[in-house]
Amino acid sequence: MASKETLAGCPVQHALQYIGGKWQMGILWQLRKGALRFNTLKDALPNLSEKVLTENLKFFEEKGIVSKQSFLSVPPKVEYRLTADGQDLIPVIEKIIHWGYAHLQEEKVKKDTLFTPSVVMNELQQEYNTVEKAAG
Amino acid sequence: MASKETLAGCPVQHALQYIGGKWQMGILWQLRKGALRFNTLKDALPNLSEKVLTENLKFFEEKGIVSKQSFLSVPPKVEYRLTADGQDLIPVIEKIIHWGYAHLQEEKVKKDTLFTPSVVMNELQQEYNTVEKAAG
DNA sequence: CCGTATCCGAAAGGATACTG
DNA sequence: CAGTATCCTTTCGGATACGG
Repeated sequence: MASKETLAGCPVQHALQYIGGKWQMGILWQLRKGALRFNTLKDALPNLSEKVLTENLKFFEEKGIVSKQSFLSVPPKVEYRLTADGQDLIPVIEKIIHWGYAHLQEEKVKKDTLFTPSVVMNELQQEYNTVEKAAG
Repeated sequence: MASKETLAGCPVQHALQYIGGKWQMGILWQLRKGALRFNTLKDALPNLSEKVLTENLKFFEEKGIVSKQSFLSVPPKVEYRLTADGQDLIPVIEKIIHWGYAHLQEEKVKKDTLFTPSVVMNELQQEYNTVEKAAG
């Protein structure tokens, strides 16, 4: 998550900073409904290491996509939520999910292979079904 | 462009294969209006090396996103065009460009820095203006 | 509970030279 | 013109251990 700052004048490169990473859309998608704690987020995205999650959250926070609220209690409690800018990304992600899902099914048919959804981001996929129904 | 095959069951990861790369959206965007030759594509995307362009085109071709037509002439001529599946990606890319552009301008205002659009993918940005007008 | 610090391997992307 | 082949650098993401 170091230098995604290149080619700053291009809207595509700019957007890729936020959605191009392996876990970025997954994280944002989890946060779409409201605040989540660090470990909740971690548990929702299996295979995602703490380090990478921290890096991503820090990056999002610096960029104003996500805001962080710390409760100085014992045990500590930290909540992350989307900012308004972050919320704007959700419809974009929905579009991407929509395409990805449609062409996933296509490949399934084309190659006649078994459809074995990865456990990872499985919830994302389930949530997508809702989106699809809503969109018609 | 080697192993983008992981997490095959997730629609997001699936879509990222095609739009997550540094130049992928740029290439697809260039092809949105019709067939282009290898060098035309190359010239349209400065800073993109031949190797990377070749890799991307080969990947897209294998995945059925782009089709390739070779004219056995001297000098050689090869044309690349989007397949129907590839065309489906254009609206998705438009959404992404739209978000990227909006938040690029936002940052510009927030940070009060000079807006110096990168030459890279400059045309993409210009074309975006058309898209924006059309979309309202 | 919520991270940080350190180290590591894989892989994406780039530079350059060469070929049918 | 349209690529290949080779080498090299960067950086992304993962494992593990430790700290406030």
